[in-house]
Amino acid sequence: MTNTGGRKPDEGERYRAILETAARLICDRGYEGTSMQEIAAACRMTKAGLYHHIQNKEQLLFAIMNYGMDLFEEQVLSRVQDIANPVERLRACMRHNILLVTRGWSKEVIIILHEHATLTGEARAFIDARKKKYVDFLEEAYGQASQQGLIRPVDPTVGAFAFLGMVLWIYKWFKPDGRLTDEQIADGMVDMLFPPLTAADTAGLPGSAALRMVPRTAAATATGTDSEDA
Amino acid sequence: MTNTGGRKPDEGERYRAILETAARLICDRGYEGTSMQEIAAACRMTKAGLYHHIQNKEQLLFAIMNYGMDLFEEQVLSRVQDIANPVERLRACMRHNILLVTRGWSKEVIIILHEHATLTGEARAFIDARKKKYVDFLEEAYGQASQQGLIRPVDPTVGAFAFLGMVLWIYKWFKPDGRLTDEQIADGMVDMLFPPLTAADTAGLPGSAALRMVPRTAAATATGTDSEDA
DNA sequence: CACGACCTACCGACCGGTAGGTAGCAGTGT
DNA sequence: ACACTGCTACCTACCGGTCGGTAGGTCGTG
Repeated sequence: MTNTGGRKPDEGERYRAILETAARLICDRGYEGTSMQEIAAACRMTKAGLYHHIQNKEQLLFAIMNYGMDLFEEQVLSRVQDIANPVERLRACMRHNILLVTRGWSKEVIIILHEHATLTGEARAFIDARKKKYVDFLEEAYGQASQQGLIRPVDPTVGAFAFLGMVLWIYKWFKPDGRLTDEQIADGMVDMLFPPLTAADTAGLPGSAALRMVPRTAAATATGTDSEDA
Repeated sequence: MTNTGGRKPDEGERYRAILETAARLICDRGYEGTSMQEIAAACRMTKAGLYHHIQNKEQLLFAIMNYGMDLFEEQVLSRVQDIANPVERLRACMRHNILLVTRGWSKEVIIILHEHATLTGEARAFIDARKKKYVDFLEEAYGQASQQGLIRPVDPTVGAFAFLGMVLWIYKWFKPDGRLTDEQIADGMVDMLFPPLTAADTAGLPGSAALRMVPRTAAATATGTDSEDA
């Protein structure tokens, strides 16, 4: 969406094909473990031919990650950010994000998750800033949900990173031919973090809605953030 | 504990110092991004000197990971596995595991988390089997806790990997000088997944204990596992 | 004939790994 | 007392191969 790869805007399809091919390889073998030779060959080119399209290896990774962030924002964030109810927003967001990870459509997203410390300098800062926007989005939803008594109160930063951990860790263990489908995982995790309100809750029976709102024994005021990454 | 590095058992301290030095570097720069030259230099040796102690680069990584699993089992598993109450077991386990990740004592553990797909063949299978023991441990605790009505019922595999995701993802974002301490994070996450029983619960008031036990709308029977990794 | 797309051929540096030598030390036979 | 042996713990010097990257040429198309 944003086209932050730093290239001429209309070079278009061929360039994106290179990004996707490179992403496939880097996702399999890791960034350092993938040579430009291999990437070029997978693009049916020589190394010099590949370098006609890109500046260097690190900029290639940067472009892949930006492309991945574009895909994420298009397929997750943009589809849920207008949901008014903060808990429904979080539920939908979790579902979309889990499916983005489990279905292998975007190797670029997996690379963002795995190579979280590979980029350096400005490129690293730029990607981290795009990630932080997602963390901020989650923190705000958690803050609203806590405040409105829709979930058991939790520090928004802890909530956001707990959410992210559950969802994003999936890339490390999920196998599409396993016994659990991605929908089952999504259902289960949504239900763990955001259980539906029962009839008792909506009717306001004693000890029901209040149950999930019991203040923590201590440190309920911790609102700091160590965020930077996601 | 297990000494599975494949070396003579009494070589001892020097060898472990090499593992720790190598782990520090690999944790910082990644496995593929760290050269044997650099590792040797950090050990105040030449490369050939280093190769006197190890067989090759991959076996070095394997030994580091086994050492990390030893440390994990010693500092987490062994301290909680005898707790009778499954929820208390999970709570304590989560706390210990979070602190193992946040305090930088064992770079070996971080390497296990990050380089989850670097090893191949038998070495990979061996480490994966050690990880799977932990997943099994968590699944059993989740199964017991669900069955005894101590937590909202959840598929044990989903529960285990949700637990692991929250806990292990921390290595990607936690900074010790951030505004949240590791204890605050541990408290918050334990409270999210395993909220304490209230007085209302123990007294058996209507709509209280039952609240967290509402059966899921569907798919409550999914018990498969895609597990392999942690 | 200008230009983008791609090539061959090459660069210096570095990769993981090894052959073969040496310095120091414990044990031992005389 | 001392030479000799065997061993560990390293070293220097080097291997073939690959790394990221580039200079400069070719060729089809507008």
